[in-house]
This record gives sequence, C-alpha cells and structure tokens, in this order.
Amino acid sequence: MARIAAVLLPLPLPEAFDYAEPDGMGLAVGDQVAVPLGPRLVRGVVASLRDAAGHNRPLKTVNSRIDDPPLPESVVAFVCWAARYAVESPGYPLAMALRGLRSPPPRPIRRTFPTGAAPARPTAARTKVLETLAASPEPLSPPDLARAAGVSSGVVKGLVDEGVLAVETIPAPDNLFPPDLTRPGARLNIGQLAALEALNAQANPGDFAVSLLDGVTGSGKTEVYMERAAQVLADDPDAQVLVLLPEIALTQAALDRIEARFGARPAEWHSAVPPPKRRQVWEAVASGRARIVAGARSALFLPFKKLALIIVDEEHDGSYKQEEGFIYHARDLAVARAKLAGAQVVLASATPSLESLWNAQNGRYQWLRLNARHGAARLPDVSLIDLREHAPERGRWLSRPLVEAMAQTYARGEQSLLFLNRRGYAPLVLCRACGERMKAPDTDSWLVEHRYTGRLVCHLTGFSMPRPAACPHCGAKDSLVSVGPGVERVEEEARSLFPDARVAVFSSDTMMDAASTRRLIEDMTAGHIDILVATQAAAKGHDFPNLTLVGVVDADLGLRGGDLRAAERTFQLLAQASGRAGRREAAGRAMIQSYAPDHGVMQALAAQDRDAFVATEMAMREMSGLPPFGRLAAMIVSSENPVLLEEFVHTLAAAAPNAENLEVFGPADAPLGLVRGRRRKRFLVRADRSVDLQGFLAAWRARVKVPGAIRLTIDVDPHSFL
DNA sequence: AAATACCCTCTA
DNA sequence: AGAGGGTATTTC
Repeated sequence: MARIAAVLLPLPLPEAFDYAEPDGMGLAVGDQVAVPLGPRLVRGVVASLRDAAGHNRPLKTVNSRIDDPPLPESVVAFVCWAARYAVESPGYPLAMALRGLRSPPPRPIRRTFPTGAAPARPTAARTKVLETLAASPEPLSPPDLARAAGVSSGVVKGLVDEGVLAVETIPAPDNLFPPDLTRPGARLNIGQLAALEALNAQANPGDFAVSLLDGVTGSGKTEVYMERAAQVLADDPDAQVLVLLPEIALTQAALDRIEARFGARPAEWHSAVPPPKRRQVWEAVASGRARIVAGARSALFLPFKKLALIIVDEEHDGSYKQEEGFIYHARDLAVARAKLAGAQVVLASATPSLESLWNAQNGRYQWLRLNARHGAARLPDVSLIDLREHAPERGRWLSRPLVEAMAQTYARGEQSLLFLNRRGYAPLVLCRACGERMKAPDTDSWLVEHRYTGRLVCHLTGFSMPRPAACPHCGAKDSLVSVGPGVERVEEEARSLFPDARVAVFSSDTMMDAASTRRLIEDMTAGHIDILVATQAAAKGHDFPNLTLVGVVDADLGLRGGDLRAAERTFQLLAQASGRAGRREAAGRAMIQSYAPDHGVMQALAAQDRDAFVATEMAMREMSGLPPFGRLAAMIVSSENPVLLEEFVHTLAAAAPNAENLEVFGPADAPLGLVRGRRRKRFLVRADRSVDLQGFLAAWRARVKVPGAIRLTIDVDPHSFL
C-alpha cells in the first residue's frame, strides 16, 4: 500500500519529481514537504499521490511534512495549468504561489506593563518611567518607554530585571479586519440594478461563470461589482473576493472606495508591499481570514481557501500582461483560476478587449452593458483637429483650436488635461553638427531627455547619463538638439501660453510614490491645478469634477508601431482619456490632434461609436485569422554572440514540427534588435483555435538543444511585438 | 536554483 | 600534477 508522491518544487525543473511516501505520513495533495534533491533538502508541494504498485525505479523518500498551511487543491491545479499555458516549468508559478511564505514574518511587538511590585530603590529616573507608563494611553515597548520617559534604556532594563516591570511579546497584528456587511450599499440606478441582478442570478456558490461588465466611463461599474462582492460575502461566511487592479501602486483610490463600502481596508498584494506584510497577507488569505484582497496580477497565485469571486477591473489594461520571467496575461489566468476554484469572474471595462468582447458575443461570457452615465454626467463632445490644417509652429505641439479651447476653459475657471503618452522632455536628442543620435550603450533605442533631472534616460534598459555639453561623437559644443515632445515639454509650452495658470505634470517620473500621487490628485480635485499634462498614468480611474477639457496631443503615437493591437490600444487609451472630461455636471469636451483624422480609429472616437470600431477591427482580425479568431505565440531568441545566434536560429527554424492549421513566421530581427548588447530574433506562430498551440511549442522546443549562451523565451498570446 | 562534473589553461 | 576558471549537466 506504499504510495508515490509527485512533488512540485519551486525550481526551474521541467516537471514534478516522484518521491516515496514514508509509511504513515498520510500526505494529501497540497501538503508542503521537505524533499531531498541531490545533496540538499528543498521545500516542495505535493501535486498528486498514486499507488506504488508496479513501480520499479528507485525513489528517494519524502523527508518530512512542513508545518505551513497546505496549498488548496485548486491552487495546485492552477499552478500546473499556468505552467502548461505558458510552456514553462511549474516551478515558476509555484514559486509565486509560495512567495509570501518565503518572506520573514514581522517582528513581534513587545509591550511593557507594571507588575505592581515597588522598586527597591526608587530613583528619580525609575519613578519617571513608572509615571510615564501609567500615563500612557497605550502599552509601550521597552525602547519606546525609555524614550518617552527621557531616560536611557538601562533604567527600563533594570526595572524589568528587578520584576517591577514585565514585558510580554505578542505577534504583530496584521490590521486586517472583516468587512462590515451590515453597511448599506450604494444607491443604484435602473441599469446598475439590472446588471447586479444578472450577476446575482448567474452563479450559485461554487459555480464557475464569467461576466463582462461593459459600461462607458462614469456609468458606475465599480458600484455594481462592489454590490456583487457584498452579496457573495454575505451568502457564504467563508467566501473570499479578489479584486485585480492594474498598477495598484498608483490606484490607491480604488482601495479607498472598497474601504468606504465595507468599513475595512482590503488586504493588499503587489510589488510594493514590504515582505513582512506579504507574509501576513499570505497567511490571512490561506486561513480564509482575509475576505477581500485587492491586488496586482500576481495576487492570482495567492492560496485562497475559498475563492468565490474575481473582479478584473479595467480588464483591457495592458499592465495585466506580465512580460518578463514567467510570461502570462492576468485576465486569461483569472478565468482559468476561477474555473478551477469554482468561482465567478467579473471583467469590467469601458473599452473591453476584443478577446472579451468576442467571448461575450459568442455567449461564453454573460454580457452586461451599462450605457447611461451616472447622475447628471454626460459623455464629452469629441472633436478631431487635423494637424495638417492646424499645424503648430516649429517646436510647438498645441494647435490653435486646442489652445483657444484651453483659454476658454481657463477663463471659466475650469480645468484642462493635456494627454501625451510620452515621459520626459523629448524622445530624441541628436547632434546638429554630425547627426549622431544619442543611444544607450549596446542598445537600439534612443535616449529620452528628462529636464527635471537633466539626464538622458533609456526607457528600455534604465541606463541614464547627464546631458552632455558636447556631442560625444564629434565633440561639437552646444550642438545637441531635443527633438519631439514629451510631457515636460508640453508643460513648458502650456506655461508659456498661460503664464498665470497653475500647470502640473502627472507621469511615472513625477509620481514616484503613493504620497506624491495622492497629493497631486487632491490638488487636482480641489481645483488647485488649471492645466494638467499627463501620460497614461492619469488616463484611467481618476475622477476630477472640474475637468472639462481633454486635449490629446499626439493621437497617432500608438498607431505608428503598427502591430496587431495598435488600433485597439489607441482606441482604448484615447477613449479612456477623453472619458476623463465632464464626469460631473459640467459638460466636457475632448479634442484629438491627429495627422490622420480619416483613420478608422479617429473617426470612431469622434463619432463615439465603439461598436462600429469593434465591428471593423473584428472583421480584419477574422480575415487574417488573428486573435481572437486565431492564436499567436512568439518564440524569442537572444544572445550576446551574433554568430551563434544566427546559427541557432537556423537550427530552430529547421526543427519546427509540421502541423496543420498553423504557420510559423520568421525568424525576423526583433524591432529593437539590440538590447544591452544582446541581439534578438523572433519567430511568430499563428494557429487556428482548434490547434494545441502549447503542445506544438513544447514539442518544438524539445527538438533543439539550447546552448548556454542563448536564451529562448516563449510568449503565448503576445501583446508586445518588440 | 544550486551543487557538481567536466574541461580547459596556467603555473611550477 | 594541481589550482583556478568557466561551462554543461543533473537533480525523482
């Protein structure tokens, strides 16, 4: 009756390793175990158990069970599913599922209290300590007590040693409080109520179901999904809710709303959460005590005990795609996660991805549309400015019509937002004397000038240098010129046009931390800013009541790369940006500057006809068999050695298995062919939806031996084509 | 990922 | 021969 345990290890191994289960250990799937691997002992998780009968390979034995919470079976299944999806080792997703556990627990809190005994020698310092402690409203740690009493730590220690004071040690509280479900919910309008009813009716506890909550900006999607969350939490006292947010570090406002609704701050999970806090959140999620978690994409890997609802807010957002290391799309993984856990998914967006719209059209997802803006708010008037006709003068980026609209807005005491999705001052610096373009060393992308810091920065590699006084190539002095606009340069132009106006910049460079972001948002909300120049960091989420004009400085920017999703992304971004205008009583307008106002994207934006845009874009995708009608994967090969790379790429091309209804394109030089001295090439695979794309990719990779100097990455459902 | 097996070159 | 180094292989 001996059993074999297949154990997943958080290491880049291709599969689970088999170990013999010691008699009487009674392992279960999800248990954490210590197993021998070569000469060392590592942590692993039991993926499955089977009878050892008929097995003849000698196996090592599980060393011991680790006294940490087991991973729920649905999490183990999800780890395996995600690995297969991404064509990667299960070790990567497993490491993510265990991440909170590997952090150190927070330091316990020490509290001092009097025992009642009197000090043998009551010196002035000792009396001061006892008085301070008696007067303190809350218990103090020994160092805090010494500081508060103004004595050295030795005095407190002496009292403790003598038994006058005692110190108790308690685990650090995690400050996670249960949601208050007796609070009244938001007042919903008819459309919101209908959507909520549909969500409530769609899934019984334990049912997998997906809904697309598709509503224009300001239609109140958040209230709807929060009420659904309230219902789920009320239906089952053990149920847990995960709210996925893009770039959560920048969207503290969403956390405030959850706190306002449930009277308790949700557990937070993202890269900026300090390790001891992570440990607490991980344990609270595993025990089921954390009932609402708000997190970035990696929160999908948390070991929820009873996950009942996943909300993917702004589901179209590009930051859900993890592009490095373990590559995945959080929206797609959220659906898989919910399926395995028996949970409901709500995908919310004003500009859903074509993938989700397609699933909604096919009836795979329930499609809930909210058309009316909440309260008095109306959709903004959108107009196109043809830059061929209204070209700004050299070195300027704002056209006459836009400047006039800004002047009117300013005169009325209302706010303008100028949107330009480009950080820094100028995207390119070149030498007038020799024509040299400033680049990062061994990299193909231009250096971006940042005037605040006086540096030239590579946005790809992070390289930066002070702006040189002379051209590093030809040595000419004062010959460097800044070409093209970034937000800082548009800010400069706005200041010169409106010298009395209060102008601010909102980009990831000016908003380094949550505090400065919050301050700027408060200033904007309170009307202390007249003109805000912003990158996409401000295009989403924030709701500024007095903002009535949105100017899109360069609408063509995103269309230039010309990849599969360029039109879709541009439409989403600009629709979100123009949706910032007029979210309260004041009527808003959006003005879009473009050199291609006849382009389908611009026409659809001006007409505010998303359905027309979606229909044409879908037709194009269908004709070429591109997502969502077909599937794509990229195989990216890179090396510092170009000769070896060339050779390997040939071997790889020749090794591609034959397959029906599938094409392999490439190898092609990646658009940014050289990054940090590594040359990159890529293959693109297109397959019909009936094809086992992951199986093909795995078989292909298994046919070649990847030399050490070559890195091979597989990106399933790629979003970036760089 | 981490330990170790392997395979060069360099030193004496 | 043996140290020192980089790279490839193995880990149930």
